[in-house]
Amino acid sequence: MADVKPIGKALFLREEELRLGIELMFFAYRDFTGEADSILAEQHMGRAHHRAIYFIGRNSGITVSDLLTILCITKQSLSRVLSGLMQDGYVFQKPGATDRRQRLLYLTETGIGLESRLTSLQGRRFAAAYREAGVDAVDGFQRVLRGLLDSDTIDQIAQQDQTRDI
Amino acid sequence: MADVKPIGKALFLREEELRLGIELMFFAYRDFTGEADSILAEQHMGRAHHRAIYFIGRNSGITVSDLLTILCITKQSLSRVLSGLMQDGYVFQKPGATDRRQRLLYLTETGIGLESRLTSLQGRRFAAAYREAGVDAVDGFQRVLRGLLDSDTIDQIAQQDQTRDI
DNA sequence: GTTTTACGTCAGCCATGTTGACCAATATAG
DNA sequence: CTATATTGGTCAACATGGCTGACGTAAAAC
Repeated sequence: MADVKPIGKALFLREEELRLGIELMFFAYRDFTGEADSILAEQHMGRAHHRAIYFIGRNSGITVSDLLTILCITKQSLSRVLSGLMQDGYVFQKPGATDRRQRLLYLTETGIGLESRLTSLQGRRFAAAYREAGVDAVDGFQRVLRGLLDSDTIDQIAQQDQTRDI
Repeated sequence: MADVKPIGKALFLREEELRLGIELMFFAYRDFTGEADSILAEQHMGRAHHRAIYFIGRNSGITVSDLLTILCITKQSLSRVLSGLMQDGYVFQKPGATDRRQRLLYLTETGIGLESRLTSLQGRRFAAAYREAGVDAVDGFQRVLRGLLDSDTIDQIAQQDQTRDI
């Protein structure tokens, strides 16, 4: 922070606290994803495959363009990953009922199996962290993370939740 | 979670809560890093440069091997980034006083400037999130993130803090 | 004096992001 | 019905940032 010098103790703590947040995000994200990465590597997959599998599992029958909106990557990047997943039997597609241009994406049994394995692994890590930290901490954790989001992302998550509730 | 079926309400909420955590981590990390990425792109740098600059700034005079330990990448990957940063005048090195094989890394004025810009940007995002969420939430946030860390990482952070306090 | 340590470097591979251009099928508005 | 917009795929080319393996060099440590 260029404008915050460590003169008063309050200010010093403020900068330290912000840096701690930045660093915790870096380390926690790395460790949190690293565990799944090793399973994925066995299947000759990367994090991009994981993200696709996760969000297809979470939003069964999602269209390609909705998945693109969630992932914020180009359709060329996604296409490469998706064709791999379909070829290897983790994902299949059905044409949309009302709009037949759409290819609705679903996990196969194999895909569901892999998704479960990965999510259960990451879920266990979260469950342990939640247990250690306590219920109130979990609430705070979620509130701060929501505060870090771009407003577009907030809208997107809200919309996604709505879709799932139907 | 393969073993947690949405039969009882408590179990259902548990799985939803874990998935919410997983998703919030993904979205928050993406949005949190994305802002800095655009500044870095202007300077023809990537996230790898950012990480190096951040941790050199944070641990002025750090050795290459200690930086490697923090970043968990190979020396070849780091070397590519570091030589770029030195060539472009963001980082310089001094031989270690006691062990002259070591190359202690420091930010130049330019490097300090860029680090400030980036950290201040990310710090503002955190400050806003902290303000919205409240003091108790911040504590919970940090506790949960710590709980997500690998034990090696915890040791590492502790050691790093100690070094800085000297 | 030999071995270990702390670097550097070259060569090449892979995953995953990017842009730009172009094509096909279908939906929708005029 | 026709024109346009939307959904999605595809090819080519490129950058970044991981990786491995191999090899070199200077200095510390035994």
